[in-house]
Amino acid sequence: MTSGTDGTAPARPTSRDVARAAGVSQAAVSLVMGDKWHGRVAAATAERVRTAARELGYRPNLAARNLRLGRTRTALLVVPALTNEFFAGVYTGAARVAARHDFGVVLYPSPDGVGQARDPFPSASAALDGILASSMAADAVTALRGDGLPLVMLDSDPAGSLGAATVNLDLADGIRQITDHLLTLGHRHFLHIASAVRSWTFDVRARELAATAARLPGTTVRTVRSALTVEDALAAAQRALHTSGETRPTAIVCDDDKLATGAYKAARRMGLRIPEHFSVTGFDDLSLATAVEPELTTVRLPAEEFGERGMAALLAVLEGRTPETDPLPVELVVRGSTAPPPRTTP
Amino acid sequence: MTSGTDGTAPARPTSRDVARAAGVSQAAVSLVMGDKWHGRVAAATAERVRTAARELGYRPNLAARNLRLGRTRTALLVVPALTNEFFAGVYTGAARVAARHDFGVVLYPSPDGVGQARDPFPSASAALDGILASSMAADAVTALRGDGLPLVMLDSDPAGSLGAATVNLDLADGIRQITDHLLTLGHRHFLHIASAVRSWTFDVRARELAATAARLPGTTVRTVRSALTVEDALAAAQRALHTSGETRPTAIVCDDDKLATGAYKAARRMGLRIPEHFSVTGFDDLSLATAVEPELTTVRLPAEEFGERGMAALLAVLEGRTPETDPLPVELVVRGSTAPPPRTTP
DNA sequence: AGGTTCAAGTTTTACGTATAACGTCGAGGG
DNA sequence: CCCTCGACGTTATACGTAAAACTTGAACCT
Repeated sequence: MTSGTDGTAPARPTSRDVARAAGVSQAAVSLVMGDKWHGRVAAATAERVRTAARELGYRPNLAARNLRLGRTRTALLVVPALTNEFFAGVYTGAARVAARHDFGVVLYPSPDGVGQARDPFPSASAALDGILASSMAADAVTALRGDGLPLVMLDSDPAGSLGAATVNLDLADGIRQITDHLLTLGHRHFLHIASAVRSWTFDVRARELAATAARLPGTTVRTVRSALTVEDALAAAQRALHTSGETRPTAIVCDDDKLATGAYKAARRMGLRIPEHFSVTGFDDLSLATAVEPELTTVRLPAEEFGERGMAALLAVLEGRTPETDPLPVELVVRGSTAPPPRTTP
Repeated sequence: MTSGTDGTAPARPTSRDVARAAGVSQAAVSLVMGDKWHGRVAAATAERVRTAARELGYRPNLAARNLRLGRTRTALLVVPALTNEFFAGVYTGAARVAARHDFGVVLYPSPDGVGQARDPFPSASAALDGILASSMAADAVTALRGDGLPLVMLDSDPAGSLGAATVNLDLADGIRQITDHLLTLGHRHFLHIASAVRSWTFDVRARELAATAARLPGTTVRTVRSALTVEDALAAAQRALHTSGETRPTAIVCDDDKLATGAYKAARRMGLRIPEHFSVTGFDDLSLATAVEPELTTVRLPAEEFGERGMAALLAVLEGRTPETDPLPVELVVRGSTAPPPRTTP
């Protein structure tokens, strides 16, 4: 009705248009729409305003509100790569909590992969209230802090995050559970297929594997590094398994499920069977883990809950509260890829 | 240096602060920062402004700019579920093109799954210039149009998108390639594990499978519907395969790779081997496809390129240009899960 | 009657930017 | 010598909202 036949675009209505339609001032509209009208505007008037707003299809202009309030209710989530199910889960959880508080989440998938983000963040294209950064290297954190925005780190070295709040999974416990499981089955010689990229999240795994295994005398851990692709893991595993001798590994501990898939393929090419000849373990519990045969023994990371906790922590920081930061428990999921080691041929 | 020891927050500098520092007016700063100063400001002055901006760490206030310009350089991407690698790829491609044009992308992962999005979009928390919507039901499209925002549909019925530009993959050709491949191998009786959710993207598959198979007399297609989970696909496949008789299927055509994984498991439980007893095909070419044994014959969807094309189309619409809309070619990837059918026991 | 209080609004201002419209000064032309 | 014109800026304004400060009129108290 308003912008009749003048040919121009139907021009989004503003609070002033609503005010005109309801016969009140713009301020009254703002009060009503913001639910701050109790005791300031008569109930009947408020209703008139709401009706007018509905009829005009009024939607507040976010840019104007953001400018006025000096905040945007938008957080940036920095993740290494969204095509990794784990991070997709983190996003999902974070976005869920954010939505509950009327926050939006914009993503920054660091093109350089895990732990490598450092180039300019797209704060350019989004005004932000805070940053949630996942699995990042310490120097990248410093760059982030430069923005002066509230920052919460996910899955990062608490010591290296320079005072930023940190929310973590209990990865160390996960590796401990895996290693204990394998030790209990009787394994003593481990091959660790580790990520070639160094970062806290992977260093923790290596450290804890070594420490846990060392609790029993006579154990050995051989480490080989691989890029986080199936092909590279395959090659790395093949190389490592071709050696033999007294300490030939019987269990392959992989830094994530994708690497474990590479180990499966390597074993198959060498004519070896899992778990009869080798036990294999993963980390993350992606959908891969139940797709392969035998299904993979792995550690389930509660990705969505992790994202939820991270966003909750960021919101807490934004409100001046102290975030909860004790690590989230993880769970060993025993499937068909682990079994007692073969008896050594005498 | 600016806000010395007054105890208050270090307050982000504005263009006015820069102006003061450089001894010019705020307007001059705006001209210089916007690269519109040629012929209006002396080169030396411009340099002085830039230096001042750098020293103060000036970053333009996006909210103010958005308000002034009436646009936000932000697009909304609606996807069914981000934990699906395909959509993660679409996002990645879309975000890449967007970034190239200084656009941001905010996500709306529809909680209801493929084709079901319809609840209020979080335009609430983000001011948007346009919407890119993927794999949505027609009624949801109508709801979207209600916002009055420029809209580009991905992977949707061109007829049902009510005039919105549509960018598609050539899914029909993909199914044609699969079916031809199986027919050539000698298969005549198909089991189609179809998505229980009805939407254009899946209906196309069913239609084209039927049409292609029908070109040869004596072919049969049995269809069973399943939710898009491995477990459900497993159950559906088991049910369907227990029947036998003259037209017992020898090839299982699945609507996506995840369903195919279910078929693998069903076969394994029934003591049947792939591809000796059954050929199985998927759709999407997710990482699952090469993780399973045997590796899966499937159709590769260029997810990232699809996202790129979609965002490019949206940008074209925003600039008043006509977007490119011919379907993106897809490619059959033949792996170990397909082989000639077993000879019928006489 | 005079004062106080309260409901129910309104008027005004500020947020930071981009840009249209306006000045000013010196050089060059007629 | 006046006038125009280009170079180099500046001043003023608008975008739409939220909220502080102000106004008005009636009810109530003493």
